[in-house]
Amino acid sequence: MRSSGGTKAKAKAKAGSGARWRRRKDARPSEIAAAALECFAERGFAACSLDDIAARAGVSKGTLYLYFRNKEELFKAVVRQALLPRIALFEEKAAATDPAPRQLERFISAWPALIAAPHLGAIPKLMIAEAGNFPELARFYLEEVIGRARSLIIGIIRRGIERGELRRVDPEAAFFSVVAPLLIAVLWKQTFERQDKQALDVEALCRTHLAILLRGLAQDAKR
Amino acid sequence: MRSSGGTKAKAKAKAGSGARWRRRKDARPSEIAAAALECFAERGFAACSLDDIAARAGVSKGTLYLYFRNKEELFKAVVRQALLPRIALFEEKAAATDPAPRQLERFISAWPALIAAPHLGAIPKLMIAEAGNFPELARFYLEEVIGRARSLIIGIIRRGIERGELRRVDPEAAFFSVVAPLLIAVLWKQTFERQDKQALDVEALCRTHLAILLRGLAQDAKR
Amino acid sequence: MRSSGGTKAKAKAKAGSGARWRRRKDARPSEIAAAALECFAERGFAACSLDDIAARAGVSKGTLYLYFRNKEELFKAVVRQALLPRIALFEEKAAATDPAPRQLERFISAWPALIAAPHLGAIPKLMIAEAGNFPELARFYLEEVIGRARSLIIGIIRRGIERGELRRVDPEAAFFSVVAPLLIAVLWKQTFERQDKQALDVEALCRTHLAILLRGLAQDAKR
Amino acid sequence: MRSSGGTKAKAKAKAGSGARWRRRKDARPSEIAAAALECFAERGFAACSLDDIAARAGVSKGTLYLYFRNKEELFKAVVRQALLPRIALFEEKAAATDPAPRQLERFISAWPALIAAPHLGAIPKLMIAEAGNFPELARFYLEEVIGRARSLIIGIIRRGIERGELRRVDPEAAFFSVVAPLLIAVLWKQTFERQDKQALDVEALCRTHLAILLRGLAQDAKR
DNA sequence: GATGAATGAGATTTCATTCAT
DNA sequence: GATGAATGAAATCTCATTCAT
Repeated sequence: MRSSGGTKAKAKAKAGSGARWRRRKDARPSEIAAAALECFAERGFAACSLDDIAARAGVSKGTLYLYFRNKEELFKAVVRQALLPRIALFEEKAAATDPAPRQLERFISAWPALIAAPHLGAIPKLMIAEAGNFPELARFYLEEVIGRARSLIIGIIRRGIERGELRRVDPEAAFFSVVAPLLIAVLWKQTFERQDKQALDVEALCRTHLAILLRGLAQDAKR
Repeated sequence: MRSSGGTKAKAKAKAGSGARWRRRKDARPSEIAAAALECFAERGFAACSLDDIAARAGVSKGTLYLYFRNKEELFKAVVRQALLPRIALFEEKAAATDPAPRQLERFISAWPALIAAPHLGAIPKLMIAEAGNFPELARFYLEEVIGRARSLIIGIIRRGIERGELRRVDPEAAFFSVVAPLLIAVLWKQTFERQDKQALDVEALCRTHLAILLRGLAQDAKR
Repeated sequence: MRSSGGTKAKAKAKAGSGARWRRRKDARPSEIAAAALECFAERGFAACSLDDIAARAGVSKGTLYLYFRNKEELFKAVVRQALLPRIALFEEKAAATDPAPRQLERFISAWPALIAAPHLGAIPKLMIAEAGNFPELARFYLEEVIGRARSLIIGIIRRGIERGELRRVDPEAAFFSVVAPLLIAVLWKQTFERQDKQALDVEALCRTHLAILLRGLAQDAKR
Repeated sequence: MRSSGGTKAKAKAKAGSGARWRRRKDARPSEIAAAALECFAERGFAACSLDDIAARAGVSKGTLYLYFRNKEELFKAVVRQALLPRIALFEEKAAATDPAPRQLERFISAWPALIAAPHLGAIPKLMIAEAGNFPELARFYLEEVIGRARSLIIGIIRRGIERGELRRVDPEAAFFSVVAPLLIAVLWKQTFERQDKQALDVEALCRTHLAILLRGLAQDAKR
């Protein structure tokens, strides 16, 4: 978030000499952010000290402040950075012209792989824990992440109903039926697997979820 | 700002009859627990100071230590006390001999009323946020709450399949399909309604969830 | 500044038992303020650490925060408290009906005793050093201290001129001629005596100042 | 915010002729000193960070250390450099053979112009604020600046008395009567004008001061 | 010579916990 | 039992100083 434009320009200019150091410098913010996300995910915002984060990132405490104004800004930056690259992905798939059931299947089947990305899985948990303390961030998440997912899913359902592919349900409410098991899967992994190794079979969960969902939404066989 | 109002009220109570004071005294632990739960739910364990809790409970900070060994014990006690009375309720309904769809319907329809209870709704959120920091508590929750709910639901599904009331699905995985939308509803209320007043229509959600679920689990129509 | 009203009421109520402790508590803020003023006077606001102040006041660092919200508030409170009791004194002498030269004499002669008071002498130095960093405090000092002194002195001079006791001068500008040597005396003591023991004979300074001033302001001998 | 403007300007200079750069390089220390003096004057020694100074001087923080061993040395150098050129001026006027009143008049009349020099005005304020933390510097100031001024003024007064131009007063004490209003004028400008725009009419102040002083010191009209 | 990223010591501030009353 | 003043350990944050480039 800080000084990115200027330094890049200079890096190009100097090119040869200080390349390694420069690359290091450019990498610092994301190294720190990664360490911080890990730490926040494990212990929560408040319980995670800057000492921990600094140590995990392999820098001194003071260095954190070169890149983030304070702990809260670090947290917000970390969450935003974890989300931003993914937000775009949502949209591009939205316009698909496949039948609704096929689209839902694609969406749900992709989940196990998506969840495996370590950075992303922690976000919902952090949002649930800290929404009250970071209202601004909560609003961002609500609009940019949940809002988009919601539009996407509701669009699929609504078009499915119009085309007669799905039976008539309240699309708003059905959104929760579609995503809830997926979210619970992420939360479960972050909450209970961390310590007790209560492994959850996400594949099976998604398979069963999809089966029940598609049947549940299916148009009554020719009647 | 420093809890003046509360203490004055107490001073008055003290002056009154011994009986009222006695009742008050016996109530102290649960009053404190209630205040603590409220506070923890709003801000999380670490961000919630004992000053806040004491002020909210209308007692002095020192008094907290008469009833709870330290902040962690207070947290654990608070969570346990919120859960214990509910745990028994689960079991008694488990033996029901109703058909599986009817049992699921009863379970899901009861949800809106259940999560209106202010104390209970905060627990899942707190568990998600703090499981990592309170492994012992997480284990308790996993076994005594989730475990029981799981046995109950899985039992219903399994018997439903055996009796031919439900079609054949993986009961373990179906458990998530049953409870996920319900949990997400609680979490949503705790996470986003607090500030943005993004009111969620839990009734509609449950109705739609039930409709989809029962269809999704239904045995193929007479074949 | 904090919680004074409530505690006093209670102190009366409890009266007997906790007298010593209570007296201690009531005394704390001024003990701390005294230590802080000493420390600030010696080293300046920024160079004086809360560790120093706490040690000098014989309390722990945390205790400072029971009575003052932060270091800046402590500073402001310390300056204000050192000034407030003195401000009233100014006014009462203002209405005097003595001849102007006599009034000036009384004012200037009182100075050596006034600046012997250790608490008061440090204030002008601190104001000069920190006015830029504490604009609000500077305004308070300007209005409540300098402003009053100014009105007083200008009033004396103006009336003196009207009555023909003093010759005609610009009262605004003459104010500085009256007070400047007195202020410089205080500043000198705070600035150079502290270390080099360059003792300044304030009595002689005031005597000479008065002699020159009264002659300088005297009406031309009957002409 | 981070001194981008300054560095760009320099980059351009670097590209130009060697001569200009050279001149720039030689000027560095005094540019830095000027920036530092400004900054110290505004906020005081401790409250003024090297970041501020570097930014104001248009150099990087590291560069400061090429010219000054550390912050304290920078401060001392800055004060000394502001004073040194002026010290010589004092002496040369000391030997004047004018009558004492005329010499005092010249001295005091020169003050408004002297004060206007921005660099010089800050020194007394800084000395008052920091004498306790820089005893060595205080001694230097006491001897080289105040001491010289004192010798000068006392010499004038003493010779004035001897020649019968002034009446008999304690020259040591009279020194304060001469300089105090002038010093207070500087201090006032540095302390209160900075923010509240409480403009002080230094000309009027000096005029009135001179009038009172000369009358106050004047030999009794032939009696 | 000049830079500015990095450091770590030290500052302020918070808060769970204790204990005299 | 109840209080709340006091503590001190630990947290966040700042900044003078260093040093690889």
